[in-house]
Amino acid sequence: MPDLATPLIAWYRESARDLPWRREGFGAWGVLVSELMLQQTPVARVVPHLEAWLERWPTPAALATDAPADAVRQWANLGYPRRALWLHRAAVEIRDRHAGIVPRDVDALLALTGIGDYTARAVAVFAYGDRHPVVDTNTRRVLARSVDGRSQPGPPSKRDLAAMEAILPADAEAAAIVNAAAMELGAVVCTARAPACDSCPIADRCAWRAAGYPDTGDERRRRARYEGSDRQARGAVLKVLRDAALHAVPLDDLIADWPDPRQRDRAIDSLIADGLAEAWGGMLRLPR
DNA sequence: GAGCCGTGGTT
DNA sequence: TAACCAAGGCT
Repeated sequence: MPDLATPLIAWYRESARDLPWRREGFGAWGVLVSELMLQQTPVARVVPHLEAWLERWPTPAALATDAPADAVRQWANLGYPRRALWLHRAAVEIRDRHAGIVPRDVDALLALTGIGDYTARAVAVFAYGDRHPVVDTNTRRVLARSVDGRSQPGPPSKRDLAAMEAILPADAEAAAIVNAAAMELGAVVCTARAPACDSCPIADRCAWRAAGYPDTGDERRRRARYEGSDRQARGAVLKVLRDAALHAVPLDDLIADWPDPRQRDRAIDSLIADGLAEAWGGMLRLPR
């Protein structure tokens, strides 16, 4: 297999974006918060929210002291509000089980709420400098193209970690850069739709390019439309709860004009089931 | 493993 | 405009 690490490292040093969590000494808590926010939310929307979050809660213990409701409110419109809940739970777990220090061990990280294969290794590598493969959706696309000669990666699997491991240098610091560089390349050059192969540092050794850019994309399942969905109803309810000045809203007033009353009730029930809301004397509020 | 879970920008 | 997409994780 051609050497991908060397050109990736050189390219990353030259042209990586200057992002907050890449600053020297950003800290493991900052990295952890950033990674949670970046789960399915674009970088540009995360940056301002991240800075506000860390200003309010500079440590896991600080967040753990406040109520989940505060986390959900601060999360604002970042999307997937359960991540705010997960982050709060993780903060409590870090305070109670790790003396307030974000763990370094991958298995300990994996045991935290909301932290999976990607985020655990991202923290261990980018915050602590340990040597692990870090694989996100960008990396999977870069590897699918440059190594496998395919236009799109297959479904995520445990094999992804081995595929990334195969291109990592032995040195931990260099390996961390290659991990970051693969993600960065997928984010800004080797993009899903219109890859900028002309400015790609590994174009000369890319299997997909060598094969003539075959379209190997398997038909993906189309996602249900958002308009009129349960998700939209949940989002509307939660927005009302976040914005409520008195932090509780009479159930009867809650998106009372929603077109589908049964969907409205379903949204409220599911939010309660998820721990994102709680009934309180005929009212609904964020979790205390 | 498929389905589910928000939000807003881009094409 | 409707569809697609963006540093995943959980059930």
